[in-house]
Amino acid sequence: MKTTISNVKAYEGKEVTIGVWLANKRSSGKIAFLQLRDGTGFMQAVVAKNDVTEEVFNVAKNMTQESSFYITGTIVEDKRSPLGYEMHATNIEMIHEAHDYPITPKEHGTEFLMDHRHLWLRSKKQHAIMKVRNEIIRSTFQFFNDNGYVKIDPPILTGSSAEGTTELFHTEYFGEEAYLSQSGQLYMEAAAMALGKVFSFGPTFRAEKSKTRRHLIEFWMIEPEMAFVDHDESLDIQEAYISFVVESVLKNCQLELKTLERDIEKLENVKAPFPRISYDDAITLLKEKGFDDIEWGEDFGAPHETAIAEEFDKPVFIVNYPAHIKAFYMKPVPGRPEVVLCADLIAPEGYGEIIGGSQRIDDLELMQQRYEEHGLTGDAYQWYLDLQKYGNVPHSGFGLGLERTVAWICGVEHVRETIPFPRLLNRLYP
RNA sequence: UCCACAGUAGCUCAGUGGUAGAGCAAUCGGCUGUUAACCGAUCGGUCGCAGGUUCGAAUCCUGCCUGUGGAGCCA
Repeated sequence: MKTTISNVKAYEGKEVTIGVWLANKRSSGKIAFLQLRDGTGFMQAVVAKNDVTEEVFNVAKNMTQESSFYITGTIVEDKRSPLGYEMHATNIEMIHEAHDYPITPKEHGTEFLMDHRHLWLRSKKQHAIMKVRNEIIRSTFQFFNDNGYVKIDPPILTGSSAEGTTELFHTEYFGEEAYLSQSGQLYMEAAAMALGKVFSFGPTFRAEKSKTRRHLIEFWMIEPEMAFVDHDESLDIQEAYISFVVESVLKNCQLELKTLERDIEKLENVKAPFPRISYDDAITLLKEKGFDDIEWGEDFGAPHETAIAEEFDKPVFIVNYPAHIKAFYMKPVPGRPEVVLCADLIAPEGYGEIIGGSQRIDDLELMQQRYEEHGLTGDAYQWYLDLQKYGNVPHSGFGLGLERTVAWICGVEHVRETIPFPRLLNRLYP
């Protein structure tokens, strides 16, 4: 009976065959322990000299790392195994013998591992991170579908940018200048006016020379946009969404979180509602904590965000930033035009901003004024003004950075480990 | 772009002016419960590149390249 490591529980006491790779091996004269992986999980097989032919035992004893083979044996429960089960092997059928696999079971440096990212993905920790990433994506689709959202795919090739300040990747579009999308935002607003509640999931490109553990050149964003939803209602949706994702990972990725040695208690605490602090109060708080390098009107740096997040044991919303440090499409706070109806969600434990969201402008005159202030004169932006002309309504939306969220939930230091093939400054390969 | 640190065996590192080292990997041998297994042996080098100082440079100086951590910018 052919099966996978993920399903061995169902075969306790029975003989099965699994297609596997050799992750690692320990052997002595009459017994060999093969650490197997098959993509679905990791498991140990015990090959005892007395249980197999001499030929099979020699194959097991001399097996090289990452060689592939079919292994047949009986599944037995064993408390020493992280999985709870291991295999007592009876036969091995070689598929391919690997030689000189570069990633040995000892420690390696970042550069070496990044150069071998295509192989590094096979290791236990990277496998666990990819499984958690998948669960975050899966539960995201579930959350929005269950709540009446329609998945909408904004274009990746665009002729306009959502935020003029950010550097864009330039490309050529049959003789016309084009850019790789840095946000689907404006398109999602158009889609929300057509379908009510929408969300996107796709890649985003930023040609910024950022070199920190929180930045990638190419990353994935989830961007929901909701018609007839104001800023406060949007915050309720955001915290419900994050809570649901964390709950899903806790429920469905127990083994992976254990592999990652994640402190589960910190995640179990992530339940709505989340604390909310105004930008004004955040500035006051920072001053009280001894920061003298920030004044009202300036944007927070990473140390500021971390200091604010430290005050809370859950993700925290910082609301109502000064208008001039935020995007042109954000709606001013009524009676206080110097600040806007927006919020950044800061993850705990120093992982920084994972969501940026706002209520959007729903006033043609104000939007035209913003266009003038930001010099958005080209034809590329004219279609967006139509949204103001034809039945505009209060609407809000937000963008979640997938890799930062994966890094936070997994407890890994750097976002480069949270995407299969990271694009970084000076790294386009593999 | 700026600041700091690093580059020596396939990998991780030690060596701070006088013959190039260790552990792991690989190869061979030993061991029936190993968890980065362990024990013995063998193999393994353009000391990032270029120039300079010196009787002598992995080591000191200059320039360059590459990488890492951080800043700014942002999710």
